[in-house]
Amino acid sequence: MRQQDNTVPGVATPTGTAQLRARERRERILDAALQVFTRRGYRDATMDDVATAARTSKGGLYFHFPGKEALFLALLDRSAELLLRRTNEALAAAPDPARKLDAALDVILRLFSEHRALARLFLVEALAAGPGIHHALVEIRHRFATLIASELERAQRHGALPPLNPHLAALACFGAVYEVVTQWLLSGQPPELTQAAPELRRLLRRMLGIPEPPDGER
Amino acid sequence: MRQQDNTVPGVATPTGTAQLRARERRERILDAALQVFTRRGYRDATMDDVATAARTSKGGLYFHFPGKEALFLALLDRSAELLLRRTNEALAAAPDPARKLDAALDVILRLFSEHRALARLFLVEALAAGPGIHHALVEIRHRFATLIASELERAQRHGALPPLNPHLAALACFGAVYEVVTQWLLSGQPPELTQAAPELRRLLRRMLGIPEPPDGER
Amino acid sequence: MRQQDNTVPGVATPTGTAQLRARERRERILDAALQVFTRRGYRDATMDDVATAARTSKGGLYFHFPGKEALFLALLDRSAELLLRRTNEALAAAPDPARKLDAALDVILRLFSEHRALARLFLVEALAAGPGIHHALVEIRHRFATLIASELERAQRHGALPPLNPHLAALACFGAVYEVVTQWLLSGQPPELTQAAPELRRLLRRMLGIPEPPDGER
Amino acid sequence: MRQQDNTVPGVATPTGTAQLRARERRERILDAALQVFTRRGYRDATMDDVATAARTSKGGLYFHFPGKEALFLALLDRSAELLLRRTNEALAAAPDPARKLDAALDVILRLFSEHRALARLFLVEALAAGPGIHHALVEIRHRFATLIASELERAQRHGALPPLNPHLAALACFGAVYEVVTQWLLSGQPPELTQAAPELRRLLRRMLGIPEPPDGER
DNA sequence: TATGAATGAGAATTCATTCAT
DNA sequence: TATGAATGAATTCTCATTCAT
Repeated sequence: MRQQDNTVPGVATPTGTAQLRARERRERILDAALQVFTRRGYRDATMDDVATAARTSKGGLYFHFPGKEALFLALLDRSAELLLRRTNEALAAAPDPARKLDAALDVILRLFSEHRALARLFLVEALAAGPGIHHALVEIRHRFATLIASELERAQRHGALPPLNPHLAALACFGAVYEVVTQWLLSGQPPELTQAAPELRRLLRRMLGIPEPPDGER
Repeated sequence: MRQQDNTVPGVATPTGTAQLRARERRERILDAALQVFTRRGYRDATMDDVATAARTSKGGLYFHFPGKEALFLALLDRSAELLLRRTNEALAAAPDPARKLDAALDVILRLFSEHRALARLFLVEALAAGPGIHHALVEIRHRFATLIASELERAQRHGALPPLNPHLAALACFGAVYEVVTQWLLSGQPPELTQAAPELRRLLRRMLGIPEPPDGER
Repeated sequence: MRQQDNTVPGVATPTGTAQLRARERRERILDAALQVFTRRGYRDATMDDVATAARTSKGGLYFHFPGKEALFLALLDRSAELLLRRTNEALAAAPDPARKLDAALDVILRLFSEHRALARLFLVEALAAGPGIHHALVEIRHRFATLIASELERAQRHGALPPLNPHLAALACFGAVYEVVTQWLLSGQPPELTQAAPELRRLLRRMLGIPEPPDGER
Repeated sequence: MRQQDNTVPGVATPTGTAQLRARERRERILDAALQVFTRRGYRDATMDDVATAARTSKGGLYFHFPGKEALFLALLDRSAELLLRRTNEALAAAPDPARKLDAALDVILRLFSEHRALARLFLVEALAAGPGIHHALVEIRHRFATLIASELERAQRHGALPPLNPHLAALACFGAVYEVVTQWLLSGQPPELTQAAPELRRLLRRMLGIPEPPDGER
């Protein structure tokens, strides 16, 4: 029987430790999958590779995930959750639009820089994984764009921004960022992704009509 | 025996008709490959599909191209050539930075809009085709970025632009465009890609520090 | 994932039955391969043929053996082991050089006569299997020659033989035998391979300088 | 129309030079085939390889030979003719059985030593070329064995040899030789094939019952 | 006669998925 | 739950052979 989220509220689960262990293994599989998918590429990664990397068997994989695509999807979802949460936190903590942009850019570049695999997952392998994944990718990118767009709208209402289409501006924003990251992934330029941050920040500020900070700041 | 491009200049080829037909067939294969790769995706496109679409045999495919990856590569190269040439022409015909930007954006969006397959080839399938292709993709994007960057540099020398890193700005520019195109490809939004042109133009102008045209223009 | 021989000595294998069945299947595949390779010839034998003959699937074949050549190699090894063991036993049981020669010749001719496939495997298909196999074939023939040569050396030390190069004499010995077997394989002459035994024995005895037995014997 | 030996006696061939050139090309193809078949092995040699080596086209090959097997067959025949002629000449020139044996052994070893490809053709590739060739190989070996056997018979009639089955003895003779040559081909031992000649001669003499020459000779 | 583009039947091999234990 | 042996459909690629020019 496949594992489903069939915990019935009010019914004590008799095998608490077993469930815990199952969740641990699930996580271990996802960790392994991230490494394998990004190292070998979705196409060339085999379920065997993932099983070996997760120190389990092929059967074990199929107990936790119904198939290769579903495994990739779960991985994509988990990673998107992380990305969105971090970005959200950064945005919430910053006081004004200029700092929000700085903070979000910082979080994204730092996360991708430190977890190259994550970057590759979103910017390369999600496209490589074929039509079955594209739908999910669209949704994730949409959630991300909406997050940015809502911040832009708020800033607009406060008169801090010139008139612009928030959704398209959001797309353009992380399009610019993604391209820089993609180049870094594929060609290794610049050697340190974060080197691109200052100039990128300046470009995005200008694009969004956020005034440059006075000389004293930063 | 594989076909080699051993035409010696100045020596009349005794089998002119045969060579002509071979070249035609080669083009037909590339045309078919574009359709098949973008419809089915690189991964799911089979050499059989391509052969059928090109109204030739599998063996014929392998006579002209040594393998699936090489076929994709040839297709990518041919398409990049077209893209670069069109962009170049547009840039050369426009008199000043503002119009150059407009013209280039116009050409790209129109080309991708009219040849959705071309867009898909560059923005999706080239990533799906695996590591073997990525190297070529990097080179093509580099040529493109260099083209834009050199225009930005020239404009800078003429004092028409604020100080900025031309190469990074170029990346950011077509990153913004690519993202809009990618969303359109994957989600169908907006229904007509060219609808995004005016707003996108405004964003890029601001990013590059090109002043808005007076109301009368456009 | 390919099957590895990772049985750890002293650790009870939890899946004893499964492993047993796997080993049985492996043997069944080798048996089938012997028949198919010798009936059809290495070149014309397809993995499909072998799979069908072994009542398994192509995938099953590839689980147990990494490829066609490796399958042939495994078969060659298993068969060589049998041949060497039988010859060894025959040599050990015979008391003196003359009887050792008789016994070895007897074993070889009888084995090949009864298992025509085995003969074909060594004398024909191993050459047909291509350069990748030749190395293994050389080693097997070397082991065989060494076995014979060591007996010749021992006999020499006992003064039972004239001076001769043991290794070359061994080669010549089973060269003579192999040629007779090869003719039998390819042309069907003589109808019964063992018919050639008496004359062949006489020739080899003379070549090695072993005196003819008195009339009463045999 | 395929080329046949349709020269009608008494009818002057109008295209004498053309025929001459055709024969030359045929020979060039056979020379190339010998190299290619023995270097790559029958299985891995492609018609393209042969065509390239013969500085002609695939179509050219098929004009002169109806197929791959036929080409190999023609090559085998031509080479066998050479081998038989040389052996015959050597046998005819030698005055007595002992010298005939020496001379034949000498010719064979020298020819194979100098034309390794020839050796490989007969001892390896002819077996590797599959069932279609085996029939021809049997015939060639039979002709060879018959040649030797007739010499043995003659010597027997002259009382120079002990009673033995001439045909089987012939087989054993060149079986012994072939084995030494095969080892040399496959393993490179001994470095110089002719090094094995003296010992081999001694073994064969003993096998055939030809007395050792007095000390002064050789 | 020669050429080389084209054909197409097959071959080996891969791998996601299943399932008995 | 876990394992890993087994499946078989699908895919890439090869190459002897043909034939229009």
